[in-house]
Amino acid sequence: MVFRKMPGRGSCGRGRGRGRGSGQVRATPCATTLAPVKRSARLKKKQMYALDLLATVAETLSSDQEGSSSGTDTDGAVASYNSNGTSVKSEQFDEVPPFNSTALGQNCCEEYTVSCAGTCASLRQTNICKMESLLTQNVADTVSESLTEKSDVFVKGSPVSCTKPRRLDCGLGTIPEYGTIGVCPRCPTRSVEVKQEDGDRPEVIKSQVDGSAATLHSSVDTMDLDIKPPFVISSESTSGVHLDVHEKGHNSSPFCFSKVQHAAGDCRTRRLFATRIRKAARNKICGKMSNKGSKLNFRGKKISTARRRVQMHRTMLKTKKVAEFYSAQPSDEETLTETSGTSFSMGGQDPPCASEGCHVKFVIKSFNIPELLIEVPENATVGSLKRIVRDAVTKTIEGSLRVSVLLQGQIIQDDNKTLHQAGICHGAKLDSMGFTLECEAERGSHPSAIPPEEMEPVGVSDVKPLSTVKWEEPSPSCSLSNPGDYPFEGTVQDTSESSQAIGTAPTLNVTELAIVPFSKSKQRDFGQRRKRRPFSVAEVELLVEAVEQLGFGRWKDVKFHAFGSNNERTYVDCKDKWKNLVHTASIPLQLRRGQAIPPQELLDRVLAAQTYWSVQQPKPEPR
DNA sequence: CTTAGGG
DNA sequence: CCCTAAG
Repeated sequence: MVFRKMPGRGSCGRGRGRGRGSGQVRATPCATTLAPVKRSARLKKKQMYALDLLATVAETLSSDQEGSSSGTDTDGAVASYNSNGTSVKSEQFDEVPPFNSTALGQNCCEEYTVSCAGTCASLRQTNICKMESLLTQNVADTVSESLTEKSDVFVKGSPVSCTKPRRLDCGLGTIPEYGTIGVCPRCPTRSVEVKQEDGDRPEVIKSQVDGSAATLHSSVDTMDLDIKPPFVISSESTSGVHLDVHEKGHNSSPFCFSKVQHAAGDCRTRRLFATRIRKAARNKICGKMSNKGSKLNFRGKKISTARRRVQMHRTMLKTKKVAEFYSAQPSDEETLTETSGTSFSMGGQDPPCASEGCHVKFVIKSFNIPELLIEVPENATVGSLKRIVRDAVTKTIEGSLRVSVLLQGQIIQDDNKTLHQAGICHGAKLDSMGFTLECEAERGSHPSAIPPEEMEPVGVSDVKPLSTVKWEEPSPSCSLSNPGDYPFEGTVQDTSESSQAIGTAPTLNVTELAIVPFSKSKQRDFGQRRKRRPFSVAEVELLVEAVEQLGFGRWKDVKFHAFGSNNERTYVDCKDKWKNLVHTASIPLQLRRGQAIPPQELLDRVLAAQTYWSVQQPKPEPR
């Protein structure tokens, strides 16, 4: 699967996060990437759910179609377009590039695969190949080179123009590589964008041409949220860089996104390395970027307001935030200056308009969707997969999307207020403004949805809700009779209607989205916090017993002794629990909050064991 | 694998 | 209790 980055929005893959570089805000989106705020990797991962999952689907599906361009589907849902504007097959972005992978870095609108390396949700491989480190290194290098090359473009000359008049094949022919933003002209995708335009009807929501594609891209954007400046580019460039996607119709990237070519590698290998590659690449990029005087040659600039606001919003909206917006300059003609990249004050220009005549323009900067589980038979076409994904995403979004408007950290509750009354008006400082889009239908959209905690069969742990989309095969020739052929073997529950519909629906269809827990703890890979499951008294007892026998310190053994290997308790859990038990036991009864879940007798044993093993060999050798 | 420490 | 960095 390919995610053409939205270069105009400064996507830089995963090269963000811990970087130190302070970005040039204007028109150097990638260069801006790194702000000095440390972010939780967890958060990052969360933002990639949709992306990863979709990638996984594509990867699974196309694993045996690799190397062949489908060339048939141009609906653009997940389609990518090569430099000639022709449709190419979806590529999984957890592709492992070959060892001799080359960062082309020359072609606009090319796939940017490596940094999007996704973890296969059905990762089956557990053995580690020796090549891994080499490969990882290679990939990381490649990504870095790509970025470096890009940086070569945008650090030269003006922020927009490139001193190297390279030409880019961008769909509708060659275009000077500078002065363009956004998507490939041929690509029927747009970023999710909501704006109010001057002169237009207010609240005209211009949705993307292709919902899912937009979502995908937006997901990508989300990943890069922090590293990007607002989508504001100086229009000094004669090339007519313009903020407004819709006005221009076509936008292409001011930057050249590199494609890391991949050989028809072993799918298993890809899956195997996906996670590590991604991680390594990210780390490597971050590392490189974060250094002073890095290759990317960042120009020092303070963290943008956009980023600060984003951070604030992240803090405010820890969960379920699926979209962020930012406000943009209201005037279309207005040259977006550098300061406009750092300030989001609305309508800074003159006539302080009356509330009636003024419009405020908003642009969704990023968008994320809940994770989707999609089942598609292997003999489905890539095109149909794209449609499935598109429909699923669209449906998910359409399902029940709750939009909240935030201003200075407060959700504006009163829907009847005018924007002006709410303080959102032309000329107002809207730095602290934000939006959230939440999918309300994550649960309960399907009556038969089973909460994960309620379906925890033996051996299945860490289930999590997922929206599930299942393929409905138009022709009976499909091997649907063999569930094992499904790419997602982790699905533990079929939605009944999905199953029944198989083979009966004459057309490709997306079944009702269902919430289906994912089995196997490995499925919880993408940063989803595992469900809190307090230790029961019985478990505490087991733990105490184990520690009494083994002592503390050998938590792996303790864990195994107490809970066996098939329990979701980890030795870290045990360690933590023990720590807490000791602490609990050591404080006076009066200070213990609530009822001491572990009875005092147990706590006494805890203390006894603690003291015993403290005196004893702190960490006794295993026999 | 283990620990420490933040969330 | 969860998660992750660090050793």
